[in-house]
Amino acid sequence: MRVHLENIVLFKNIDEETINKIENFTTEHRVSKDNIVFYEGDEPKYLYLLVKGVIKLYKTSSNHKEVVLKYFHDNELIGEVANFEGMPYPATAKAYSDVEFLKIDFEKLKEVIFSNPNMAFNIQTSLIKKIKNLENIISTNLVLDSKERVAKYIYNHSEDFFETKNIEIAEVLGVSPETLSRILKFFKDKEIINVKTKFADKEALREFF
Amino acid sequence: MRVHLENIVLFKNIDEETINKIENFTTEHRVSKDNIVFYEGDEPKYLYLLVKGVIKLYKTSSNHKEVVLKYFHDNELIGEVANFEGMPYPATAKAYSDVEFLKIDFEKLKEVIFSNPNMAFNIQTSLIKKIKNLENIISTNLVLDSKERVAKYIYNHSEDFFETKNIEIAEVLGVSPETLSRILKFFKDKEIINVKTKFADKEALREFF
DNA sequence: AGATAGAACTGACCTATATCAACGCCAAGA
DNA sequence: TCTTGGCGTTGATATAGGTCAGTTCTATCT
Repeated sequence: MRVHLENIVLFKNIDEETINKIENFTTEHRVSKDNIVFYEGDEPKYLYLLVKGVIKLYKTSSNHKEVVLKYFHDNELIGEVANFEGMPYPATAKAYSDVEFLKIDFEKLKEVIFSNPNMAFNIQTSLIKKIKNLENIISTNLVLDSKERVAKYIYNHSEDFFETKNIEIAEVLGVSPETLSRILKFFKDKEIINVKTKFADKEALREFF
Repeated sequence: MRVHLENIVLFKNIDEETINKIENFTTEHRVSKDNIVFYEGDEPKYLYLLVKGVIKLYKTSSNHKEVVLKYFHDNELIGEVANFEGMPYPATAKAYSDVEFLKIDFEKLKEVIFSNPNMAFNIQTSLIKKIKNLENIISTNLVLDSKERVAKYIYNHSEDFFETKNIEIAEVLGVSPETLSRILKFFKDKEIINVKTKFADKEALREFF
């Protein structure tokens, strides 16, 4: 195994013996962009730990519209609810970039969690992080309108905003590319952002959300 | 203390000694409808455990519109993220009915969690439940439109649906009372529900979401 | 340089839902 | 019995954002 568990946040402060044990039922996978990691409805058996890349979790609604629930990034745990609850995965996971992840046999991991307080603590931390994340998604999506969401996005991603394609940003924000284009025009007109000089007036943006 | 911790899900399978210890830094509270439990921005010190009633968690957005993030029910934990992360509460909690809850000194509870695997497990279960809940909110709100949400609501609340005031249902669902009224009319016209006979055709409702 | 394709932009239109306003219904109190 | 206030209903209107279609821009390939 090339990925070393001890470098992963979830396994911080875990003794070597336990790590070795976990390695025995953990497998490493690489999947390239746009391939499916698991489907909605699949029976869970493994806990997924995203090591590198981005995984998109989405549902296909009745009218065949794809609704993105969440993008996962490094060190995030995927599928813990389905595993803990023994219910099928409620959504489909797809590689949004080339990704590297671990599949951990859940039943076996559970035993380790029970017998190792540090491991239990790490799982807890990871769950809390996830809750925070979900709460953030909810408040962003329910409280803010499109313009506010765009302002928040630029504010939080001022580093890479100008290097990211608008259609991708639109997808992440859950707005149509046309709407995003119009909103960006608004900010350009107000000289809050400038695409040529790659300037973003963070103070001014902050006012919007 | 009249509420006995051993009857509460969070303390299931916890030995008496530990429970007694926890009781030492737990206080019981009763708050009547419409009073505030804590405010957005407050520094967290206690973990709240709702014993009875409903607590509404909401944010007040920039344009003074109140956005409900979540309703808490029996046995739910409130504020664990703020406590674990040491950040101020991100939203305001208000009693939506007369409520009974416990305030548990978080720093002290943390020690107990560390030293007691069963307690760690129970916290974990509670966190998982919460994640499931949040994911459900997200998929309901992002994936379903109003009519679908109403259908789902009636389906899941067929017991008390006819006893609940429409304005309350509208608030829970995050739609205006007018919209709810029109949607209900639609279901009445299709004879999927009947307010007189308190009949709801669950099969038919299921088709809508 | 010209060709091509994907991205961005723009205007016209559509749709879901909110908002506003008016009205009727019904239960509780006078 | 009359009054009152909250709730539900209904129609008219407003609005945010999506969809569609056409155009322009830009970067890459030949």
